[in-house]
Amino acid sequence: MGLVPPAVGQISAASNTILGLPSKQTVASTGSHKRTIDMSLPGNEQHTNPDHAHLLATKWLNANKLADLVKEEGLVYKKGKFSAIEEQQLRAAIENYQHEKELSDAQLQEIIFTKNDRNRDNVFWSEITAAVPLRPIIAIYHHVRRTHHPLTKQGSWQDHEDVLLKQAVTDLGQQWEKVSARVGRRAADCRDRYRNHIVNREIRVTGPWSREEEDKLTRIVTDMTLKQGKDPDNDVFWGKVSELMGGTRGRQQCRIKWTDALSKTVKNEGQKPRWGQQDAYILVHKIDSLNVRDDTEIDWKLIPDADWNLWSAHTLQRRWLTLKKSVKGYEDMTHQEIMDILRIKKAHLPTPPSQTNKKKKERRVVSAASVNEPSDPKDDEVAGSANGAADDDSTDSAD
DNA sequence: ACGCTAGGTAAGGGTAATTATCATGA
DNA sequence: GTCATGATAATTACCCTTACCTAGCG
Repeated sequence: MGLVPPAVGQISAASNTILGLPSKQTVASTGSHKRTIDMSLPGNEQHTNPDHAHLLATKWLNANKLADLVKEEGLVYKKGKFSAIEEQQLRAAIENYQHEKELSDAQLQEIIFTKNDRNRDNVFWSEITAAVPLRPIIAIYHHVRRTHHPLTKQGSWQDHEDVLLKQAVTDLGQQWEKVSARVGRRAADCRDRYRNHIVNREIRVTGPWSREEEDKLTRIVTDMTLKQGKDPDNDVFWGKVSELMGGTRGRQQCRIKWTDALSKTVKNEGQKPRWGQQDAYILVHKIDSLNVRDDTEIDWKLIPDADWNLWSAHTLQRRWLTLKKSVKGYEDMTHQEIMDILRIKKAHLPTPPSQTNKKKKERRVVSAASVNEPSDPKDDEVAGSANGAADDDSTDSAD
């Protein structure tokens, strides 16, 4: 029991298309017109239309209006996680404001958290937004309100907090601000804890997935996406998926299980792909060609491509982290310094080991999905089609 | 009197950090 | 055998955007 055929390695050829990489990052993803801005140029922010910069920093544009402006006026704005550079810009702007107006910490908190006061100092939000290029004021607003909240980042939830939360929701319903006041955690954190851990707690399953569960999840996701012409990497509603799983697995569990494991297996025609040196080589060169100043500026959605498509954006991002950590002293190095080392470290495609016929040790089965996977005669077709030309020998050599 | 917008709150959708366990090769 | 290093899997706190609503201003 528990034996699987040698894993099929990542064998898509390192063709020119793989290394002919986008040197641009998508900035606005709203609407059908994707605008890009060349991130390789230092100070690229200056390319922005000054009128647009003013608009972003002063008008509280909602999603629809932003989409309209992108479409009609070619507005460029930035979405997604704040990079380390943006955090720095924001921190500096807030400090500067506080210093200029000679505000105490308490007064600053007051400005950030006062409600419904039309006489408030609106200059604050505009000014700090202006310091972070391409971000709309509302994004800055939400970000700062979260990061400066006195109840932010309290770590793991204790049992008594869960009890308190459950009771609060029973009494008050999903009015998170009121619940927050009772529990002593931010409203959003209460909501998260509730939906991710309190709901269906009695029937929630943890630990390794059974084969049946994996099959069920695969069926649900493919029904929801592929069978309707949608993208299983992007168009999945995980709350709904969790519901369809009968609530036994939460939305986060389902999502991670799919993106990190099952989706690759589906793409690889039922075979579990294995990360290899060649993949590391491709990844390093892809990231290198982005010419970003810092890895927090990488738009991971742009890294996967059609010729190298087994790995999800999320997986690649985590792969990158592993690669980065393999560089000694990476904590004290700049992105460029790390890249310089990795470029050399991964300068060449791995050469096949001398004993190509050496049988690899069978992998011990961790996931139940791997059990009962007979050595499939269709393997030959697989090698010849989806993954380019590779035979068993080169498969082995990928490691 | 009313349309409009700032902005508060909840919902929807997503990722990062960490831990545990296993695989592999020197 | 054993040690170092990396791969895989799972968990959960934390994050970002959008939807919806309403007070209050012009």
